[in-house]
Amino acid sequence: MDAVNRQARPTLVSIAQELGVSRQTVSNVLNNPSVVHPRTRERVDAAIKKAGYRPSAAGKALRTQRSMAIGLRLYRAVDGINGAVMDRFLHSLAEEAQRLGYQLTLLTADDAAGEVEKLETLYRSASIDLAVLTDTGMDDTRPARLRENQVPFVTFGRPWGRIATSDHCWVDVDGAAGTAAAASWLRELGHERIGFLGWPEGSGVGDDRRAGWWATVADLPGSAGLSVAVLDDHPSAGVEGATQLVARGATAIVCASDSLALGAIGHFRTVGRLGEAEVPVVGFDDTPVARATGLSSVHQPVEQAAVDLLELAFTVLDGKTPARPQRLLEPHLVQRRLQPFAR
Amino acid sequence: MDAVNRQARPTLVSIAQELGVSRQTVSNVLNNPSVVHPRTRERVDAAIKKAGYRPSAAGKALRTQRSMAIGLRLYRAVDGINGAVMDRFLHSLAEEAQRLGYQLTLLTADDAAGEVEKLETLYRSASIDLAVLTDTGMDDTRPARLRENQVPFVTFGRPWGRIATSDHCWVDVDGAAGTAAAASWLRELGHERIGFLGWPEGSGVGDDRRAGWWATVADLPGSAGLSVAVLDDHPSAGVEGATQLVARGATAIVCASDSLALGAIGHFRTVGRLGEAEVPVVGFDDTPVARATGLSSVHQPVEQAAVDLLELAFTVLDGKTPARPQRLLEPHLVQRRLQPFAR
DNA sequence: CCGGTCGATTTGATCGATCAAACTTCTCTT
DNA sequence: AAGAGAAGTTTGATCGATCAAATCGACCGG
Repeated sequence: MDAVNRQARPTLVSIAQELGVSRQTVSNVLNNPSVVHPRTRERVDAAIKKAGYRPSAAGKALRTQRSMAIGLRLYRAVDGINGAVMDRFLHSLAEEAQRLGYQLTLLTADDAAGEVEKLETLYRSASIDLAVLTDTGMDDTRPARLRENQVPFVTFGRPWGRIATSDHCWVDVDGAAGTAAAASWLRELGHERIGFLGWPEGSGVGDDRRAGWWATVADLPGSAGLSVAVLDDHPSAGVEGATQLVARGATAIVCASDSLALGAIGHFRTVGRLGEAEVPVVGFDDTPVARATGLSSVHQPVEQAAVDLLELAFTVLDGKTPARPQRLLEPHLVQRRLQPFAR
Repeated sequence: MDAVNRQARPTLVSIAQELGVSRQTVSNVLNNPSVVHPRTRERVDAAIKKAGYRPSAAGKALRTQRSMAIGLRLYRAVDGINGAVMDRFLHSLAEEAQRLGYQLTLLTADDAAGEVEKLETLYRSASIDLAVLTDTGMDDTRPARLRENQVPFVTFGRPWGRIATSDHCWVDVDGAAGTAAAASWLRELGHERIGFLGWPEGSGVGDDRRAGWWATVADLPGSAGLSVAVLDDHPSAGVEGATQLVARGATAIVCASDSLALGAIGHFRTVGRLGEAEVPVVGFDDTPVARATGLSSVHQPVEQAAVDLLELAFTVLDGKTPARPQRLLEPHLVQRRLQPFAR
């Protein structure tokens, strides 16, 4: 409650005066220590430590024309289950940015247009050096708009659809490889009628995941009929879908998400096959719920994605050309045993 | 991939020269329009718009000694279900900060000490004007440490435990009022043996929620024996707890979280009472899962919390004393009907 | 003994904004 | 017609850092 008495902050000059050296020497101790005489350096270091001095971000930003901040839109939480992956990504990105000396600045927007507009404003006011886009959808116009406005950006997620020729930097997880791994595993377990439970065609991510399944089961007779699409990414939709797949003779199911997979498992519980499900189900995203339930699931390496994304970004910001400006990361399958009853 | 050619950004001076006026006039148009002659103002406004000029955040921050940013620690996502409330709060805070012209800057830390240290560094480097703490635990030392270091802060969550006398600004949700509302509702429905499913004593939030239930059922005979504590905030623990409560004769259950409530519902499903649960269960937090499942739950007004918190914060930063520096917000009970099968 | 090189440090200019005070006009009063 | 006052605009100084160039000594070879 005390009215915050903003005490005089130490500055380069105040530290310098205290020691009888020049401000540039203090600056050099911090940014270019090798040019400073060791004896001087020690004295300065001690004074800096004692005063708890930190260079002013504003002063630095003004001079260097770098804000050392990254802008990212925070999406409204829609679903406690699938928000989990974005949550992990957000955390990883914040962590990695911090490691590199950058700040992560959040923004909110109602739609893509609002997001682009706010990112542009932030960039023009030199509040951020870079934008990170996530949830790249089919025919996403954000990259083109940001490029027009000269806002540097990278995306987590590749461009889907017609404009897929865009050559900006991105990092994505190979969803097809994930579902392929899932389907392969089920084949190894001896299954020959492996179903896929996903969403209608038209979403980049969904189609990708279906493609991985298909590539793995195409040679098994009757596979074509074992793909079911439901509208919602929700357990209740998963129940429906699983019911259909089983009716068509599926003996194992690969799902496009953990939500759907949880519903599918629920289905088998309802029809009386509790515990060891006779129809194995594999989910996608390896959410905490999957972990708790004992659901096998495809795990996305989002930590790595964050690291790669920022590496790419800063290479470009430095004016260099990155070796591989687009990167597909390999997910891995986590094999689990279902818990007798969890959630 | 194009090496970002950072084009010359328009500045106050560049706009001013273009129009043949002084920089201060342009500045006044933005910050103090009333002193500028309407004719001039229009010309300047047009030029600003045409050039897409935005004042440099760094320049402004350097001069005004305000970064217009707020620091907040992003916790590692532990649980897809209960992260939901923090997720909503994060979004609300980002939105409200943005509305007030502030940025939300994220930081990550391994523990409370790391959090305090990073917040202090950010504050000393004038990267943030204010820190927001969440998840205030029992005997939380962060407020004291920040105060020592002169870092202005507010907390979402009241101080629990011995140091509860701290007089910093906080906003919290009255958990006891929530569980009291839940228990009252169950009484109105005619129940006389209402159980409580929560966590062991010692967590501020948990004890608070139990207290609300107790205040409402204390006069009902046998209530004292109808409180069960489980260790994990997880559905599987909820199953166990519900089993015990029912064995002790509970005919309705108030839970400390949606996770536990979901487990409790699962219990009744397992024992054969599908659909309309004969033992009504009320959860806490009104997570997306509760909404989807049809679980009644206590809803926390986190949007309001974010608004109040920032209002308090900026009152203090302006050197004024807020009217009510500590605020308890009232949650409300959302009454729902269970879905036949969801998740 | 002098010019040259290197190491260490200092000085001047600059980034882009705002505050405070000074300066011009113009109007209105007496 | 001179002076006060208000309205509108401009100028100088400043926030705190970094870059680029200048300075200062010490050391060295010729």
